Amino acid sequence: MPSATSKQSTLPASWLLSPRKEQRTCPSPGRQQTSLKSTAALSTVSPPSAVKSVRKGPKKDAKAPTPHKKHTPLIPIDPSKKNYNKRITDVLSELSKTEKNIGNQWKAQAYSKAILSISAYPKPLVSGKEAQDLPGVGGSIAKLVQEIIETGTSERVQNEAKDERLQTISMLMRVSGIGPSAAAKFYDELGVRSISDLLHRPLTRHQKIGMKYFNEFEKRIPRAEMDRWQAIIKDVLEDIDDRFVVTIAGSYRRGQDTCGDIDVLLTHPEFTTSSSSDETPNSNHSVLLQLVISRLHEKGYLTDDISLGDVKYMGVCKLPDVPNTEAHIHRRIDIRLSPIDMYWPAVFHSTGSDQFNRWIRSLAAEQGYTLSEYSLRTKDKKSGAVGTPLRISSEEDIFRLLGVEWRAPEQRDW
DNA sequence: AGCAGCGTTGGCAG
DNA sequence: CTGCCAACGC
DNA sequence: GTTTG
Ligand SMILES: O=c1ccn([C@H]2C[C@H](O)[C@@H](COP(=O)(O)OP(=O)(O)OP(=O)(O)O)O2)c(=O)[nH]1
Ligand SMILES: [Mg+2]
Repeated sequence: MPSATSKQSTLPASWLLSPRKEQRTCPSPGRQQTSLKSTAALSTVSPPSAVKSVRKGPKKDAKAPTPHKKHTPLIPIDPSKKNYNKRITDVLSELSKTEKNIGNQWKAQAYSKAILSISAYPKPLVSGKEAQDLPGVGGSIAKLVQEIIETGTSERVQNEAKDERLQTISMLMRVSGIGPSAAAKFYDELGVRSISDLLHRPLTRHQKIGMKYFNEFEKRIPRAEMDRWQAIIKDVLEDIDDRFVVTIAGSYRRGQDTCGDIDVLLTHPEFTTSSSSDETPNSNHSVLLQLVISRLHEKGYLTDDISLGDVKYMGVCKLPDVPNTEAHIHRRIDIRLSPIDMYWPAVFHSTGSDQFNRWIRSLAAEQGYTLSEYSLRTKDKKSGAVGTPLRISSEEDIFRLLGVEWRAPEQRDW
């Protein structure tokens, strides 16, 4: 059902390809509040039919003799297994969170890494020493593990729980758009002591939205609702051009029962890395993504825009209200536009998890490659010089080139 | 010393 | 305004 | 905080 909205010129889908380089996106600066691109009414296109549906992971057959190397630190874990050391990892999670709140990125990650391998350990740990054999667990964490085994907790964690400043900062960081730096500044320089104090402070657009939906954003999205969004988005986009390929990635693609947000990957058969050059797109993106976003707005699905660039949109959506029914919850939605020839690296990236991505990217680096959502390329460890992108025609290609056995998305749920 | 790699926003310097 | 960079997020 | 070179 074609929308009955503004009709104008009817562009053939192929204009998508029209190699237009330059053309800086020009968010007029004079703006005050309304800054994101406004809805430039572009119009519909109605080519063939036959909607492409979501691509699924490829079969994983021909594993072929691969250049197997030894796996890095972390050896892939089976997320479906039981955690025999939850008591321990729960405490370590607190420490990781604290470090993150303080802005100690690396310490926070170090704890997370240790948590990963301790969670995968096949039996209850009985000593810190035993723990230290695990990848990512060094002297400090081993000592903590010992303390946790003996006392059930850690003195440090207990003390941090009593630290008002830390607790407040931790609370403030639950607002989307407030990170360690802003949280500390709010507390130390602006006297903010509660979420409600923020209402009287200058906030960025993102932070305002984070405040507005503070409670709603903390609610998980049931898989059934994710299924609805998948159908809705496909439907809306089909209206623009039925050759759009929509993939809901992230935790949804990894099979999770509930998700934190909706990660949409969008591509189109005719949308390739246009013109020539680079492995980082830029040309026709802009118009296309904006068209998609404005259409979703018109249909009433989007309620707020956090950010909108040429390739990535971050915003808020909500299912249509139904009379005499509880209102639906506002959800965070991310939409990424990818040229078709970069689709596989893009799904791979968007499927995650983030820890899995970090792991496999580290592995790639060790082997003299660099992996991003755009490509897998060789990269000289010394000079940093990168090669031309390798041909990637499936997710399996990425695994194979890195000498890693294929893992279905469900097995990447670290 | 490195820790994955990248997009968008917003502040600041010039 | 452009260019750069920190912050924040995916 | 931990691992690597
Ligand atoms: O630091 C990050 C964060 C995310 N991603 C990728 C992997 C991730 O799966 C995807 C979507 O991010 P999101 O934050 O939505 O994570 P998720 O895996 O979908 O989990 P959640 O259910 O919390 O949304 O983007 C990264 O590569 N690095
Ligand atoms: Mg997600």
